[in-house]
Parts: sequence; C-alpha cells; structure tokens
Amino acid sequence: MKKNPMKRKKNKHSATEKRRHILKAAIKVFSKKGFHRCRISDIANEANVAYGLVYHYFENKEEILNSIFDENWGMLTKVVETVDEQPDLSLQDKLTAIVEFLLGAYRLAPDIIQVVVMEISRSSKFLKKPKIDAFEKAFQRLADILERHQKLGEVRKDLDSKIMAYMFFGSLELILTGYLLGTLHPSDEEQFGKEKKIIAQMCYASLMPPA
Amino acid sequence: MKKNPMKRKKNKHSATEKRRHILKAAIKVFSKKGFHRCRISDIANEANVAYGLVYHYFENKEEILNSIFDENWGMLTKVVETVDEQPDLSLQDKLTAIVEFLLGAYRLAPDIIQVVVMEISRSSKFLKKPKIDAFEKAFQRLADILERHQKLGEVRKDLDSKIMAYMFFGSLELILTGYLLGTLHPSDEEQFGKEKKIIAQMCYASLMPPA
Amino acid sequence: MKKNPMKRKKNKHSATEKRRHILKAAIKVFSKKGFHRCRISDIANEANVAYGLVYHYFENKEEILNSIFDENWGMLTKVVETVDEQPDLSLQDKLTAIVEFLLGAYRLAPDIIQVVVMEISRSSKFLKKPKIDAFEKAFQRLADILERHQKLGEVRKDLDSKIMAYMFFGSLELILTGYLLGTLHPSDEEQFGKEKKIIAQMCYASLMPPA
Amino acid sequence: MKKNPMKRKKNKHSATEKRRHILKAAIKVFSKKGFHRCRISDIANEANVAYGLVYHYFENKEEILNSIFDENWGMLTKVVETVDEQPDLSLQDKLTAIVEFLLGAYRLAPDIIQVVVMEISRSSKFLKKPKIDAFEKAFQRLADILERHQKLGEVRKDLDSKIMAYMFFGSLELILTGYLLGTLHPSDEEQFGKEKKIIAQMCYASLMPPA
DNA sequence: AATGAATGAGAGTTCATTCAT
DNA sequence: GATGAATGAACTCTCATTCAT
Repeated sequence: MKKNPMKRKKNKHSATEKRRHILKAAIKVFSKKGFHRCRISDIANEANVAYGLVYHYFENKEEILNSIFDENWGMLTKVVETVDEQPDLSLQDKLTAIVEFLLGAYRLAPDIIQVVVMEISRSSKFLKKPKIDAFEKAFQRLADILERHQKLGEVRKDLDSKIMAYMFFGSLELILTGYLLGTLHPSDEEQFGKEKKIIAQMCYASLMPPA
Repeated sequence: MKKNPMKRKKNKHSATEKRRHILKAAIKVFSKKGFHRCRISDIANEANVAYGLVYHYFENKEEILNSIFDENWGMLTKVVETVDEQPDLSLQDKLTAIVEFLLGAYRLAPDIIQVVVMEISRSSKFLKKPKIDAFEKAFQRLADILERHQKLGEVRKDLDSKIMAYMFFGSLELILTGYLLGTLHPSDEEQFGKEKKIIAQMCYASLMPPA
Repeated sequence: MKKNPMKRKKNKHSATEKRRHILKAAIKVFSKKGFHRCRISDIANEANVAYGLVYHYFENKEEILNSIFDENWGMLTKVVETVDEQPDLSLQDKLTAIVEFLLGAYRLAPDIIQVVVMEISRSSKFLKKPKIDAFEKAFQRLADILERHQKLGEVRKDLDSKIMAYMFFGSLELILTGYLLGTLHPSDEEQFGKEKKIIAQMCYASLMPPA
Repeated sequence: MKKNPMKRKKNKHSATEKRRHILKAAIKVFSKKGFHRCRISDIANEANVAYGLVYHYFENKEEILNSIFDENWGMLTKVVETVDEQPDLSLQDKLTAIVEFLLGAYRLAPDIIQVVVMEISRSSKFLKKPKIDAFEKAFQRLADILERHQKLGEVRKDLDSKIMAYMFFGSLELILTGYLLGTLHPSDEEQFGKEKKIIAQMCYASLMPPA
C-alpha cells in the first residue's frame, strides 16, 4: 500500500518525509486550536499516524513547536539577511522586500504564520535563551540595516534603530493578526499587490528624517 | 487568628477588595509564568488565601483572565474614545495621547501589560465573539478617527483606515513586547518622554499623504 | 455520614489517618502484586478513595514505597538499638530478641514484611544514598554489638563482625522469604515459639569461638 | 557493510552465539539498572544490535530474565547435587564446597549474581509454578542432605531441615547483597580464601546438635 | 466568607511488541 | 537474519473544580 518500487531511496526519504508530515499536521492543529489546547493525539489523528509515532520523531510536544519555529522563523531571518547583502537596493526596496515576504507568506501558508506569530511570539517570554536569541536575530539585523541608513542620513537619527525595527515588524505582525482573527480581510490578489507597496511606503515614510 | 475586630464593618468593602486582591495576585503570577502554566493554587498562594476562595469570586480560571482583560483593555478603549471626543485636537496630538498612554502604562504596570498583551490579545483567535468585539473596539475607533482625517485630506486615502489602525497599534505592541522580553530597554524618564514624542511623530509621518 | 461530633479534632486526625489509610492500602496491593506491577489506581481502589487523593498525601509512587520503608525498617533499627542499650542481656538473649521481633513481625503483618523485604531491601542497589544508609544502620548496629562481644571473647574474632551481622540477618530474611513464597510453612503458635528459640540458638552457636 | 565473507560458515554458531551475546548484554544492563527500569532498547544498545533482533531470540522481556535464571540457577542446583553425590565428603566439606562456589561466583561474575539474586528472587513470589519449583530445588536438595546428616546425629534434630537450608543460603545471600551494595567489601584473594572457610565453619557450627 | 480535602477527567510520555522491508 | 519504523495500551502525574465543614 504505502510501498513504492524505489525501496531504498524511499527509506531515507520517508524518515524525513514522515517527520515533515507530522510537522505539517502539527501546524494545522496548532493553528486551529492553539498549542496548549492541542493534544498529541490531535496531531497524530491529523497526520493519520499512531500516537506513539509522534514520539519517534520528536522528543516531546515542546520540541514540535520549536521545530516549527526554527524552520520558519529562520526563513524570515534569511530574507532580512539576503536583503541586507544587496548593497544597491534602496532602503525602500529593502523594506518592500520584507513586507512582500511577510504578508505574502500569510497568503501562502496562513497556518504557519498563525503558529509562529501567535504561539511562539506569545510564549517568547518563557523561551530559553538560545530561542530568544534566534527570535531577536531578525530584528537586530533589520536594526543594523536601519543604522547604516541613519548614517547615510536617510533615516532619522533621534530614535534607536532597534526600536524602529520593532515598530516595523510590529506593524506587519498586527496586520497578520488581523487577518488571522478575521477582523482584517486580505483583499484580492491585485489589490493586495498595491497594498503591500503602500504599507512599505508608509513604513519608509515613518523613518525619514523630519523635514 | 488572622481576624481583626473590625471585620464586620468592612464586609462590603472587603468583598470587592478581596476580589481585587485576588485579581492583582493573578496578574502577578500570570505575568511571571504565563496563564497556562499557572495553577489556581499559584494565584491563591500569591494572594495568601485558600484556593477554594478563588472560586467564590470567580467562576473559573478563564473568568479571571477575562476580568483582567475587561478592566484593563477597557481603559485603552476609553482613552481612544476620549481622544476622539476632543474635536480640537490635531491628529498628531491624538496619536501622541495614545502613545503616551500605552507606553506609559508599561512604566506604571508592566505586569498588566504583560498579561493583556501576551496572554490575551495574542490568543485572541480563541476568544469568544463578544471578547473579540471588545478587543476590536479600540482598533475600530481609531480607524474611525483616521477615516475622518482621511476625509480632511490629512491622511493618505489609498489604504483602508483599519489597516492603518492595526499598524499603529502593532508598532506600539511590539515595542512593549520588546520591553517585556528584555530585548528592548526603556530609557530613563526624561529620555523616555522624548522617545514617546518621536514615536508618535513617526506614526503620524507614516500616515501622511505622499508628497 | 463520615462526620462525627468532634469536628475539630477529627480534621487534624483525619489528615494523618487518611494518610495511614492509603499507606495500608498500598502495602496490601504492593504485597499482592509487587511494586512495579501496581498502578496508583490499584492503591486508590483498595483504599476506596479517588485517584488524585493519593497525590494529595504523597509526592509520587516512589514516596509511598519510601514511607513504608521508613516507618517499618525504622522499627527494626529501633529494636536493635533497644537491645543494645540493655547491658545486662546476654548475647544469646539479644539475638533471641531480634529473632522474635523479625519472625514475629511476619505473623503480625506479613504484608509489611513482604513489601519491606521483597520490594525494598532486595532492590536496595537502586536506592539513593540516604536510603541505603538507613538500611545499613540496623546491620551496623548489630555489628557493633557483635564486636563488643568479640572483645569479651564470646564471639570468634577471625571474621569481620559486619559480615557476621549480615549472615545473621540473611538467615532470617530467607526464612521470611520462604514464608512469603509459601515454600516454608510457619508452624502453629506453640511450635513456632520453640522454633524461634532454636533459630536464635543456632545463630548464637555459629558465632562462638571454635573450640 | 557490516558483513564479512565468512558469514555463511558461522551461521549455526552465530545463531547461538548471538543469543548468548544478547543475554550477556541483558545481564549487564539488568544488573546496572534493574529489570523493570531496563528497556529492550537498552539491551539492544548494549549488545549493539537492532532492538527488533532481540525478539528473534527471545519471546519477550520476561523470557530473557527467565533464561538468565535457568542457565545460572541451574549451576547452583548442579553444585548442590554434585556435592550430594559424593558420599565420602563430610558435612563440613559439603557446606564448604557450596560456600566456595557461591561466594567465588560473585568474584567471577558479580553481574550474574546481581541479576539472579536481586531480580529473580525478588520477583519470585510472582513466578509461575515451574519456576518456583526450579528455585526450590537447590534448597530442597540441601535440605535432603541435612536431613540425612540429622539421621546420622551430626545435625540437630529439633528444627526442620528445610528451614536450616534456608538459613544457610540466606546467610550467603546477604553477604552477596552486601558486596553488591558496596556496604560489605570483599577482601583480597588470600584473605578471601580464609573467610570462605570460616563462613563455612560457622554454618557448620550452627547446625551441630547442642552440647 | 473561608478552608482545603476530595474528585476524576485529561494529557503527556513510555515502551513492549509487531511487522514491513 | 537483521532493521527500526510503527503501534497503542498502559501508566504516572496534574490540576481545575466541587463540596463538606
């Protein structure tokens, strides 16, 4: 039934694949009911595997959440890094790229966004140090970018760049939250494209030195 | 033993007071360990009462959280309403008032902010409808304000005012989160006064129609 | 129903009594099925209390076993100490007293003996240090007694007194085990009285200096 | 990969050998952590085999313990039988032979002694009938020997020979336990030789008819 | 009002055992 | 023979909630 002719390849693959499969199921149920309200059996049911198998791939419930965080928050960090490594991009372009990524991600995988934004950032106070550091990394990297642009005179200098970075991400996060809550309604694809641009513009505008 | 002779006299008072006392204890322990990680007995211990007593004053654990939300989120809503009712305030003044209130609140009562921001607003997806409505109210009211200023031409018209309201609150919320996580460090009183102004300015700048 | 007119006294009492009640139930089921084969619910059922109440009185399963050990092994230690504090007893009298106590205890409370001997003293290797120390105490105390009698020339000197103490207790322990296993059958009361004497005599004889 | 070219030839051998290999690993981990605390995977790890393989050679966990018992307890029974079959040995010689065997065995293979003494005799109450019989056999055989010597007037007649046999084994067992616990310390080889003799003498002395 | 003993459903986790490869 | 993924019953422990006093 579950077999395919490429036995060998499958075995190695399936280990990783099964793990991903469970992770996907976890994202789904976490996003639907919230981490604390989910039982391991919910995950197992959603993934259509036996209870115990979840523990074959993950130490415990916490580790599942961590894995989700690691794999996905890492993407954001990488985007910010990538943006940072392109010296010929204007600040506005950089901000736009990040906005596009984050809001676009919601379109593609709202569940992941739900879990990462709601469940992890919420419990961030209770995270262990290395986790908080990973969490911080993306923010700090944007702060670095902004600082550089401060020196170029493109960004106002009377506020710590880190606070600015937080404000930027905060704006986006609450938009996502609004989407997730259903109090904000993402518009159709075309309109959405314009919105992202406007949002980036607004963020940019907020940073400019006062006239 | 723990009684004092004036017991009777204070009965009415003490009923309300005891409730507040328990609520304060709850805020303290929720902010320290997180709602889900707290047991009723943690609250009772913190309040120095028997844990059965908690059930005299509150239906259940959930209701405690709700009470915290109601009493404190209400303040934000009220601030926004108050601001809205002063027609002679400029938009920038209005924003400044809200910023002052929110960031100042963190100074005064970080525990409350912690609980309201982290435990409630972030798990809002799982709240019941009336709760979400209360939650939304402050946002919507700010959106209304912004919409009015859009009509006056003071605010750009190419984005839904509600999204703008979310961005505004999001900026502030993540600053608070940074404070709470200890990754952002509130400055001394004087400096802090300036910062709040700048932050309000930035928010205002982001809203202005593009040149 | 469960009430009695002496409310106050009852409350304090019943806490301790309930604890003992659960402990008794635990002894019963441990002795019947063995510690590892017992579930907490077996204890609760036997004691006719709710599951969770067991955890009201005991930290965990292990602590129940520890309590049984502490309270009962302590009695043996005390007997040996008492015997040691009576300087006018002959060695044979001392040994007889201990034999009487240990074999008599089986008559009175075979379940306790079962649990203490089988479940604890036999798994002593896995006990934590303080437990082993308590365990050792009775043995060491007998060794001290024997050593004193060695100096008096009443006990052979060519073997360490501690080994002798172990041999003595070992003899008795395996008799108890035989009873417990049903491979050895305790005789009627009268005969049993004689047997204990003879056993003590044999132990005494083994210790005497070779002619 | 792990194969070597001589695989085939050793097939028969290796079947039995692998079984022993696993058994040895089981003895090691059982002795270290105790039967109930050991997982099949602990055994497999120790033996460096996949844990599914354990089930090729043994029905289940219980059977592993049984095998250890069978192979090793059998040796004791055989020693007692052998001793019994030599009519020209004095009683003291017989006892000495058994003492030498048992205490010597600890020197050679303390792990085995650990498991047999601690894990099996401890759970003996819960053993099935045939197991108890095997367990009893050595004891009964020594009782037979003693009974014969009672009839010769060399052993006191006022106590059941079976109780005597239990006492004898009990003495030795608790010495072994003391070694295992580290509360009794085996002496150097030479001294140890003397000790065994003395211990045998003491056992013999205990059995002699009272003067 | 106040206490804390009592309840028991629920959840996480373990691990012996099976089975497809 | 050998592997280790898969299964799921079993079990400990937690804790919100109730209730007798």
